[in-house]
Amino acid sequence: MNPLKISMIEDVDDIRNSVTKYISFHDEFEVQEVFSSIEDFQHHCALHPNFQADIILLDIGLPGMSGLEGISHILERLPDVDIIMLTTYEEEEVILKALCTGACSYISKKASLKQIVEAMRIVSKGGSYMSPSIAREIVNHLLGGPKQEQNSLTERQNQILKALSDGKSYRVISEELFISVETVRSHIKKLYRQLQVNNKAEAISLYLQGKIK
Amino acid sequence: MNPLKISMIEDVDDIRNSVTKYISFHDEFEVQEVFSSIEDFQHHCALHPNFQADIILLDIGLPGMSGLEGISHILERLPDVDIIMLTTYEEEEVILKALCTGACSYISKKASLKQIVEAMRIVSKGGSYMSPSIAREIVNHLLGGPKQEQNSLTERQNQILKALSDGKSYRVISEELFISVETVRSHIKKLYRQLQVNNKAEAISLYLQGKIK
DNA sequence: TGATTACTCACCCTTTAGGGTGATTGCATA
DNA sequence: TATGCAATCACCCTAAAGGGTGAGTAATCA
Repeated sequence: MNPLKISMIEDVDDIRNSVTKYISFHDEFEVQEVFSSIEDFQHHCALHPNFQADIILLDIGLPGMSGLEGISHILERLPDVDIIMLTTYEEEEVILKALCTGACSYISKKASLKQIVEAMRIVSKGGSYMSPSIAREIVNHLLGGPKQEQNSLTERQNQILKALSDGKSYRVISEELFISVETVRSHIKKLYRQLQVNNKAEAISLYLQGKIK
Repeated sequence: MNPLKISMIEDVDDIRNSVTKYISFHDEFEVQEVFSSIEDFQHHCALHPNFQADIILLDIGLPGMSGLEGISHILERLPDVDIIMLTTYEEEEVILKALCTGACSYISKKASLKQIVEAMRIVSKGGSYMSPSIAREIVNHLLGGPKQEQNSLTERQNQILKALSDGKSYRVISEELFISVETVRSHIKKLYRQLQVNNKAEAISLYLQGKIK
């Protein structure tokens, strides 16, 4: 099997050197090009249309365009490349932005060289490497964030709100719950007041964004 | 430091025995109680109001109430417990459901005992253990999922759908866009057909779940 | 050039939604 | 025991939503 082609975009010399040197000890990888900025990378791509890479190690704090902004530009040129973000920040917002934009792994620079190589192995097999603390940030995000206080509704109100989200009419809901349409309306009026909204659309938005219960 | 209190909810004897035995070799952990179902766990909690646990290993495929459903019940009793899901499935939907409901890690039963212990260590330090393949699933989810073909709407239709999601009426939308209410209606009728829905609620659900664009 | 499509608007109609007020029952709890 | 509250239902009203049909303009594309 051919060695995987690795490129790196990182402006700090020390990190560049130590990482590339360490990677070069592994036969399964081959460090190809090292760039000091996204612009540098773009310039190289313009000059070498056939340039390919399997994995790109991308620093998030670059001079000029940031690594975060760079992700989409890289994927434009190399749609199939796996991007591993290297970063000193572990802030939820930045991490999620990177992952949503197309990076597939996210490693702290505090990680050992061994961990970086481990991440490359995982990524090349179609996985995603995430350090535990970063994984936890993501779980927190999936939970909708720990801070926002949740509006809480009664069982019945929740039942009805769920049905509304499914696009059911008051009449249908009343039939499903074996109660009168008027009762359904009554519940809905109350829950609108509690959620401080005035119509279905807003209530559904809150519900689907997990801001309720 | 006191050993961490571990409980397990798992119906298969073999797995129960091998996991608890392996954990017992580690002084930092102390296997407390082992349950064979959520109902079993609830029953125990009812009898022992002071029951505590730091980490719960939870099988997803349980008789009676599933592990997935069980998460919220467990968190009701033990709001601060860390839940590690044990599973044979690696389907995106199930995984995300579990993580969104409050599980903080998700391990395949194919994982080694060593990995399970490693996960417990990470979780106890406030991290989240995720196997690479599961981490990738989550990244895919954050990306909006690669497989689901996106319903694509025109600029105008998107604009209007966004406004609908915000709870704006046809009249308000027409004023904001400087067009007639009839035109707004016309766009909405078309986009309902394209999305194969019949009302606002369903359209908004699709929109907010990112199944559009 | 002729077809397609997005965007615009109009008029017909019925159903649904939403706000207000008020009443009854039953349960829980102060 | 009284007070509160969830849940049930009723009647008043207006506004909004939704379905059908048809039609004109401008841009794009084969």
